Amino acid sequence: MPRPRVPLLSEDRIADAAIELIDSGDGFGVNALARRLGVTPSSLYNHVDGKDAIIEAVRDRLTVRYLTDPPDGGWETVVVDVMRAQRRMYAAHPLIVPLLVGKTITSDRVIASYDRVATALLEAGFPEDEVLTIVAVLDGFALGFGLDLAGPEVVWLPQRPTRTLGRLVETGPTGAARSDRVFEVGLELLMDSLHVRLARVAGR
Amino acid sequence: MPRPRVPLLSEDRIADAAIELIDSGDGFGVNALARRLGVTPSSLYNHVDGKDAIIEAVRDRLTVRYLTDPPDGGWETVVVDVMRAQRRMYAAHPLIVPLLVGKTITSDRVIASYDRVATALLEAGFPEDEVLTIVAVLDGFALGFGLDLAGPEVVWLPQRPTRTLGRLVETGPTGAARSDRVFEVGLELLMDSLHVRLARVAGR
DNA sequence: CATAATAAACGAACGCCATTCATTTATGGT
DNA sequence: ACCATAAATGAATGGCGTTCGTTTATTATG
Repeated sequence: MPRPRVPLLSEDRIADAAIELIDSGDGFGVNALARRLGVTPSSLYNHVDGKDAIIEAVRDRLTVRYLTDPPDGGWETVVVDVMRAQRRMYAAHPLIVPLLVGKTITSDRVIASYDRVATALLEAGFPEDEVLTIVAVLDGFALGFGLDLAGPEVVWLPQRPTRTLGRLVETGPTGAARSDRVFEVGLELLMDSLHVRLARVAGR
Repeated sequence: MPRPRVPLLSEDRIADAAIELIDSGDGFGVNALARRLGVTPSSLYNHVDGKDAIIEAVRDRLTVRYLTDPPDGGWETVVVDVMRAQRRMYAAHPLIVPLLVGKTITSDRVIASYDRVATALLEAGFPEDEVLTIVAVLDGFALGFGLDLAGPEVVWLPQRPTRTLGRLVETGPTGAARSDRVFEVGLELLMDSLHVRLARVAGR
């Protein structure tokens, strides 16, 4: 096929198709993505830098989709707002989470959302050399609980009888709603501890 | 090479070499592992079921190495003990963490350690249909913060100027000690919330 | 309007990966 | 002495992400 009159591909179209492919549960791959777009794999490289760049584009696209406008209010509002947005995103597209693990974040708009949090924390009075750590912790928290949503159907597969776990695994549901509730609890706890930490620092 | 007088391989030897390979930072793969063992890749399949099984063997080996004997004391001691053991393991072998993400746990001894926690929670009075969720949350917490240790050198790579984040990334250290401290804080918070939750359930 | 430059598709090929299978050979048991 | 088995090998497979040269339509330039 020669160059088409109107381009078949664009970075956005690729990212959107990638999100669909990931959500479909058939596994993410460049070749499968190209097939889904009705195009050969090599064509993608005219628009995008490779697999990792596609994943980063997906991160960007989804972040924009789920991130709300900067809210009024104190640093707590900012932090909680970003955390909830991230949570909603992970909950709606759980299979994306494992793909994001360990990948450097470069997307400007995603960076901006972290920057928003970092700035809020800094202006709130958290010490300069602690802010980044706190941001990392918040991120680790979100990612860890996001992975809980993305986990395999069977997380524990006992080969021998157990005292408790085996029975619970068989009977227990894996409802996302329950997971959400505990996320909220965890977030509340984290925020409480940050308050304490800030009071201690600001107090001296 | 024919069958050797004394076997070159065994599941344990493979797992140990895998740990070395992972820790080396050169990336984990079956071929590289075989090379390190002075053997062809196909030879491994006489002892082990494949890549995932090797990772599971690594998980087993490391868990045994870092898990302490069941401590005396209440459920808090049990939970904290297992969490700290896991943390020590992840801290000593950070590059293993991404490999464990999303993989079903089958190793008996690893299952047993989760079973220990589940049983302790159940006997403490947590409702039957909540225990598994709590275990999952604890696991997610450990994994999320473990990934923090394994993350790339550069987590955030701003392409354009930022208000705060860029400067912090450039100046801030990524010390593991700091990460450990925050892990302890997070763990404490989690335990506190579990106390509250238990009191609420037991109270009515 | 002709021509040059660019953009966007393709197909072929590469190197790497995990895995399978038939084959060879040494070992241990009867 | 024989035979099933264990444990290595080498060759082959299919999938992966990626690169490169080629083709052709579109767009910009003189």
